[in-house]
Formats: sequence, C-alpha cells, structure tokens
Amino acid sequence: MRAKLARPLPLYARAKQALMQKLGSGVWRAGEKLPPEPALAASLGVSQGTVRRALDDIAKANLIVRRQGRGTYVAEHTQARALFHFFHLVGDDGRRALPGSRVLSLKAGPATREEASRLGLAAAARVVRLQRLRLLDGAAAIVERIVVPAALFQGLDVRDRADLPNELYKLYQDRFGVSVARAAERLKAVAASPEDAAHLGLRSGAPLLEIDRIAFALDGRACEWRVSRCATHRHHYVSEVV
Amino acid sequence: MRAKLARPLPLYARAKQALMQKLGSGVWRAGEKLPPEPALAASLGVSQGTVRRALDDIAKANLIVRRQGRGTYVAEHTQARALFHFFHLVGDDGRRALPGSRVLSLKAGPATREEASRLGLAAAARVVRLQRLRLLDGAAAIVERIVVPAALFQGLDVRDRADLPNELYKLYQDRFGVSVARAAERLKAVAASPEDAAHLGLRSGAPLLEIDRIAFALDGRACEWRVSRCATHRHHYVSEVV
DNA sequence: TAGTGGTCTAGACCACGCT
DNA sequence: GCGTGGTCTAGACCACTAT
Repeated sequence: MRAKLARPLPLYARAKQALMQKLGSGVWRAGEKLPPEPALAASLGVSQGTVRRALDDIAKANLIVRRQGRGTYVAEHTQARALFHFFHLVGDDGRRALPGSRVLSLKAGPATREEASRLGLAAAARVVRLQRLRLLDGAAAIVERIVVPAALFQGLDVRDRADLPNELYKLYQDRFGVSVARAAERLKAVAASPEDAAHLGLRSGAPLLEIDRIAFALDGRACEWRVSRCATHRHHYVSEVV
Repeated sequence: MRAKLARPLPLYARAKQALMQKLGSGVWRAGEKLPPEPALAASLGVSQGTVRRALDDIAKANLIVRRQGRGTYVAEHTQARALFHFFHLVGDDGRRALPGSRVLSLKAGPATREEASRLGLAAAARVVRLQRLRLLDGAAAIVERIVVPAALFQGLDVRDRADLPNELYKLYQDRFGVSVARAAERLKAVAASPEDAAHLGLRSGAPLLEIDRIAFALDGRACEWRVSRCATHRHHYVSEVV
C-alpha cells in the first residue's frame, strides 16, 4: 500500500509562514511599518489577494495591526493589549484595572526538573525567577511566581528590583527582543498557603484562583512560566466560549 | 455641526446577517445541508466571493460546517463539540472526559430578581431550575445549578429526571429548537458550602472552582444560566490567550 | 462525470489619513 | 492629490465526494 502524499501548503499559508519568519527574526521591529501590500506580494511572488489573506490571518492573532489609509504595523505590547488580551481578571462590577506590582524577590539559578520541562529547556539550563505581589484597587490581590530562561533574558537578574516595570511583556519586547505572541493558561482553585495568606491578608486555607500560564514567543518557543494565585472576592476571570 | 453619518454595513456583513437570521429562525435545521454557494449568492444578490466570506465568518463561530466536495451543513451539538468547545475541564494528565450526570432536582418557579437580570427576562417570568451532580472518572466532581427561561423550554420541568441526557445542549437543540451559539464564563475560587462538601465528599470550606456561564442562542438572547462548582484536585480549566 | 467547496488571480472602485 | 488598506466582482483552476 502506498503512503498518502502530503499535499503542499496553500500559497497563502506559505506566505504567512514567510511573513511570520520575518516578524520573529526581527527584520521588522515592534511598532514599525510593513511594506505596502503590492510590494509584499511582489517580493513573495504571489498576488495581492493572497498576501492579504496571509496578513489578515496574522492580524487576527494580534501580531500586526492594519489601519486603512495608513499601513500595516508590527503590534506592540501596549497597556491596552495587556489589559484586554493578557489580563483576564475583571472587577465584579465590570471595571478593568491593571494591577500595580511590588517585587518580592529576583534571582537566577539552575532550572528544576519541572521548570525545564514546562519551558522546554535542557536539564542544566539556567533560569531567572521573580516573585511579585500585585495590587488591585490598592489592595494586595495576587501572588505571582515567574520563571524565564536566562538565555533569552541576559542580565535580567541583575536589574534593580524597583526598575522592573509593571508590564513585563513590554520589557521583554523592548529590551530583549522577545515578543510574547500567545499563551496557554490552566486554572485551578487552591487553598492559600501560609505565605500566600500572609501576603494577601487572608487566613491560611482561603480559596485562591491559581492561573498557570506558559507564554510563547513569535517563534513558538516557551519564554515564560507564570503562576498567579489570585484572591477573587471582588474580581473574576473572564472567558469566551464558542 | 452635522452628525457623522453611520456608514452602511459592508455587503458581506449584511449577507452574514441574512444567513444568521435564516439559521436562527429554523429555515435550515441542525444537520441539514445549505444550498450551494452560487445559489446563495444569487438569492442574496451578491457575488459568490461575497457570500463565501459571510459563510467563512459563520463557520469560524462553529455554527456551520463546510466540507469540500459535499457542501455546507448546519452545525449540530455533538459530543465532540460539547467536549472541545463547551467543556473546558481537562485532567491534569491531559485526558479529556465528558462527565456523567446525576439529577438532584428539577422544578419550575418564578424567577428571582438576579435570575431575571442575568437571563434578560421580565421580573414576573417563570424559569425552570435543575441541579445536577457530575462525575469525572467515576468520582463526584461538579455540583451544577442550571436556570433556563420556561418560555423557551415548555414542558422541560415535567420530564422524568432520568430522561434528561448528559448533554443538555443537544436536548435544547433537538427538542426545543434552541441552538446554543456561544457562552460567556466568569471564574472564581470559592469555599465549598456544607452542601457542596457533602455532595463532593470534601470538607466544608475546601477550595472549589466556580464557573458562572451565560449561554446565548443563535438570535443572541440568553437561554441558560449555569453555575458549576468544581473540585480541581486532578483537573484544571484550560484557556487560550492571544 | 457532475457537483461542491478551496485556492488564486486580476482588476475596479471605495474610504481613510496625510500633506 | 496620493498612497494605503477595505470591499466587491468575475472567472479560472484544483481537490474532494458521490453516483
């Protein structure tokens, strides 16, 4: 019996891959303008309609922004994007507010087995670990534990703690050239540990929403593991189902 | 100063609305084949490319299924759809399993103020309430409280409890002509009430993941309010972030 | 072989933003 | 006015399904 032949990807899919490759390799940087559609079409050897389909795909993933009359731009990790795409906690009254941050600890070390596994690293790889306390409406609400590969973020561990911005993804993009493209989250309800409880002003054992997130860069590699334990008395996590 | 003129919707958006209207009004029923693209284009007075764009939009929302060589079909609430689109709890080992169900109570009554508000009903409207216990891998794992407008589901409250299928959305679609098109979920961590704890075999106060869902029918009206309290020792809720 | 959706092209015209 | 992306059309060809 003959094996089924793998059909080649359609042109628009290959055009998309080529454009994604350029985005990931830094040919076009965050905020920069891409060439107009006819130029892209010519350089890729396809029609404008085909390159348009590829661009529409990429725009749907929020990696580029298209504006009629102006052009196509590489998406930036702005506050608005963080708020609406990467931060899903909303006040029970419907208000959204980006939390403030207070760094608790920041240092590098060898990856544990679990960290290496979750980030897709070699066993001996080094990682940088960050712990933060985050405030919603002025009150401590989230304890956050963040682990990133040291190789991608050279020098992150020696930054002054007060120097770390609230929105890390903008820092990753601007200072280290790592653009977070998407993330996968797993949620559980857990009991607050004594340390969680102390940070959040709750009793030990109080229910917390644990958000376990792996963030992926443009090239598809995992670039951050983040576990956030959230007090959800006055806030909730929103999710759309289709 | 002159008011800004509202621009008309593009043709493909109006075509989409017309097609959605036909889907919602039951002109085409679940599982049935739609007319071929050229026929739809002619009946809507647009080109095939335009009707195609509308159909692609609708297919992306999982309301129709397009199959090359066969045609376009109205989506059904199959087990696979329930599992991958409307049930986000996954075993920590990655396995997905649809939970079994045991009905605890089923009866009709006037809506509370909160129920009327969440479902968009008049204050005096009647609702049907259902409580279920759901099993994951054979163990009680979810306590579920469901409220639906009685007007949409005539006679649901007099069904035999054992007659209620595990997958309610298929029942809604097949017996009542109500197709759930999308849903909005809010998640919180809560402490198990004594009743929750008794049903789930946990201690009172144990952390539970509360999923509060409003489901919307094809016409956009709320058709179900469901609150699920889940034990997440061996399972987690998955969410994709872009 | 006929019918269907999927891909790809070429080109016209429109709406928007800038200068 | 010019350059840009957005809409819409017409038509060619391909791939899959059923008969």
